[in-house]
Amino acid sequence: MRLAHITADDFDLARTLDSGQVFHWETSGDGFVGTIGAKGVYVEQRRNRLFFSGVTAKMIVYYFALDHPLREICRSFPDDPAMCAARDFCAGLRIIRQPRWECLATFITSSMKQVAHIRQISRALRTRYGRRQRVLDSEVHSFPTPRRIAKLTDQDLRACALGYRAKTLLATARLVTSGDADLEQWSELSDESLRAHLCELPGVGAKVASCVMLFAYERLRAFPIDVWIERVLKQKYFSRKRKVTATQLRAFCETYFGEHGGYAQQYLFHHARKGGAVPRVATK
DNA sequence: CTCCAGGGATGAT
DNA sequence: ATCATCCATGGA
Repeated sequence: MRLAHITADDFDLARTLDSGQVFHWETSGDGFVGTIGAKGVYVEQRRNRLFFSGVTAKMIVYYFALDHPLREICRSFPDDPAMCAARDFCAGLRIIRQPRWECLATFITSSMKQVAHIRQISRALRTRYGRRQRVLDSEVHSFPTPRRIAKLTDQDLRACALGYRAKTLLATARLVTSGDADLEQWSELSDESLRAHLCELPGVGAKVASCVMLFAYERLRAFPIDVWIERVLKQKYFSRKRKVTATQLRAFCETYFGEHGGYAQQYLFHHARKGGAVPRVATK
């Protein structure tokens, strides 16, 4: 099998796919299989080259955000010990451009779940209700459309291990299908307005809205605050304070990390989860 | 403001 | 083999 290839500098495919921003790629041979939108894709990294099948080079560059000026982005981070350690640990990690609905739906299912669960839910939804695609000698499934999800029942979704999230995903799928929530049109909105619209959707609060803004709308300032990031922030930036409120944390993150705060967040998050930079249990 | 549902993988004992 | 822990949203 002959694969197309492109040059990809400052990029680490495995690290990017394992950083908690996307949940459906699976290892296959020396690479990964998954979908980019409706297409089944195989992609494999050898040094600074990406070998791929299933989509055009242009789509690979766009999806993996190979055009993001990663060196400049990293230079824009604040110069403090925690940030520098995270930056060194996360070389080549990029914030990718995910399809809007797929990202929104996946993060609605992610609430109160750990990465392993989110992957299971994604797989269940895809294999049951997505479109089957062949790529090389693998089979993959695209993420089901909002229209497809909207026709399901609460029980159908619960059977995919969504638990109480079934209700909110179903309600949001129906809003998107009816056109009351126009995810594509929302790309024109300001950050503030986009956040407000997202938070109106069932199952979307501050954290999920930030993830969707960052991973599907390329709002690179968006700074999702989950328990991991909260631990990092409290330990590394507020260690002298005994009590830190959510409002204080939010205000700090919006200004301190700068115009690429979302990248900074992703790096701190990945370093904390994979690098053991913070203890699992919060220090009181 | 506080409290808590609900569930399956993962880590600890 | 049991037991505790992880987790965000929304409603009481």
